[in-house]
Amino acid sequence: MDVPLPHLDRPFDYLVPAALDAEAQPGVRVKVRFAGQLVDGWLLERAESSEHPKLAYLEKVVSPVPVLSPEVARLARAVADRYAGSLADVLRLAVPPRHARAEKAVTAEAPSADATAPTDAPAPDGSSAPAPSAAAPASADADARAEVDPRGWRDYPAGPALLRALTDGRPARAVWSALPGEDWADRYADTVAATVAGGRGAVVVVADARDLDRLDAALTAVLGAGRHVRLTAADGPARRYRAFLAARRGDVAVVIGTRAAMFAPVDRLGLVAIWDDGDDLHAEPRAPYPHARDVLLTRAHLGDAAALVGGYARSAEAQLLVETSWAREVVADRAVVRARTPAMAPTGDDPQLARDPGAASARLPSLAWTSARDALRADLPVLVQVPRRGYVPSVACADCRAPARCPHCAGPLALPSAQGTPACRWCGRVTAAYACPECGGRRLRASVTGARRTAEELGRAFPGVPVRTSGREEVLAMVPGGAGLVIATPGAEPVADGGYGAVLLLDSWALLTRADLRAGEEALRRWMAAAALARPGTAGGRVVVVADGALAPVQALLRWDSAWFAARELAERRELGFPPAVRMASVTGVAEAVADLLAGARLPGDAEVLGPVPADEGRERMLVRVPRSRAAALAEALHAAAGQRSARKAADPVRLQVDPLVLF
DNA sequence: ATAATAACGAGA
DNA sequence: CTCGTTATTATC
Repeated sequence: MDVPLPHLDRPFDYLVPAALDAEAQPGVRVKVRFAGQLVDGWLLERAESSEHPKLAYLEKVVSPVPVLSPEVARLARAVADRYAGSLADVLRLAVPPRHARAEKAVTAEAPSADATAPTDAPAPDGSSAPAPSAAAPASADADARAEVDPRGWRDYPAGPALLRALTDGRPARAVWSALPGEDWADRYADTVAATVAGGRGAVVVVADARDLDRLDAALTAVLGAGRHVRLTAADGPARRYRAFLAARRGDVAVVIGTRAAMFAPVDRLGLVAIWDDGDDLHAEPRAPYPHARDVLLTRAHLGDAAALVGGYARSAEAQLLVETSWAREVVADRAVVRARTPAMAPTGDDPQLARDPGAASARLPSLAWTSARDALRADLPVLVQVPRRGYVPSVACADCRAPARCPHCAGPLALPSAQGTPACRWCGRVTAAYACPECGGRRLRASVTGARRTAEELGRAFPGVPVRTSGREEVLAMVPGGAGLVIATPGAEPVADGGYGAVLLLDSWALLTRADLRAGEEALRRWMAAAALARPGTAGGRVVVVADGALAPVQALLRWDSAWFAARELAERRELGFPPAVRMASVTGVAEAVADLLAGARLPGDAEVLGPVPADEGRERMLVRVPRSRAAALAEALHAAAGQRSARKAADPVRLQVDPLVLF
């Protein structure tokens, strides 16, 4: 039943009228009369009899296409249970909204492949996939399975065995730490090809459109065109539904996409994979807020599929998989790491400005400036990573350094452009004549320098060198190999042809001083993603991080050892009692509602209730912590308590989040 | 939203 | 004790 009320989160029985008997198959969307009105629902199963005394008839079958596969139905129930949510909420995420025209087009196109048959049939759209590689076997016969060339996986001692396991259909589970300079998309394409060679399907989830384009190209090169579909909300409802249907019908065995693809129906699923699982884009912002990594791992667990969790940096969650022996780590030997890593150096934040006039105008530490200059002289591109978007995200009093706040609402002031007047980032009011309330000062200074300002300054410091920026407004995928400056915000760093001669990581304190449990892990993840684009040290590649070399995340970067950092991070979370070492749930709402829900919840005996802490808009937040062994009981108790509240129509809504990304 | 069902209180 | 009215609760 497609109603969001938690106390209605269970199946209901209906009679099937004779006229709908043929169409009323498990997995179709239906309309039923419920509490006097017509509501949407899902046909979960057909049964001979019902406990319920008086049944109503099914009103309508919306479409005969059984869009909800049994595997996804089971998965959705498990995800709802894991996140203290309702099946209906998960199904809204799992099955894209119906698009009637797209459905008509796909259904008319070609007869659907038999769902149980191997899916290595030619592409159904007439594009006659050439499928020239070893990845496309003539048959799925166990003995005839083509071995996939391990290519770059040979750099990792456990790599070739991983591919073999995939081809043999064994449910291998791997946590992969990619080498700097690694073409991760090619490696993922290899694992998909190995899975397909074994006659099974695959689902791969990446964080954003740029990563998806890269993976898409790599897969097309390995599998040929028409063997996979991309599933992402950004492609629009029609294309998305079309891709979904192609997967559901078994026309393709491989689905790649952003988190919208995590529930993609794939027959005989052999592999689930996620790249860069630490990226917060993998967390679904709609209830019940599932994380793509969790959903995929649940899928692997339920469906006996292999799982691959990869990235340049390792998340604490991935580390937990390794430490509990749920997954094996796939890492390169130290000697290989050393050979591939760019020359790395930390440098203090106090620039030796007097020595270098160029460095002074760019406000760069001397080492960063000379590294950039040397790379440009060698006709190599230079990447500069600056942590915040926009111009000058916040400003402070030039005299006493007090943060400049809006006189109307006390929001942070920002400078929209070089000659602009400061404006409030909350209410948008422009403050023409600012006076510091602390000292009366009238001058403002930038407290964090944004990408555009950095670009202007570097352009002046290196006259005649082309400067490109890549950020939110325009993300560059690729830049040419010659001398040039690229200013990018984290996550938007373009790949350089042949690799960067120098990578400068600026304003690191802005990343490290964030009041967030994950600040260190997040900083390392962003640095490694940028540093991975540099040439190896042996080929002149150099990375300069403007940060204290004694800090753990900086150490991990210098040694290219995120496994070490993740282990340390996980140990610390165990000590503090934070996820993923424990299971945490947050309850957010107005104070009375939060108290009401917790009062009615039969929490496990060893549950710890923490808080309240203030949340936005006058609401507050409580945290409930239990050992991981009690995770299911906690979710169940909270879901039941939410059910009680919704059953008695409690007015104020309460938001439940299990393992929320942001804890305070 | 609405129908059933339980709970309650007043008048017989 | 019964009837009519009102809270409560389930909703096939």
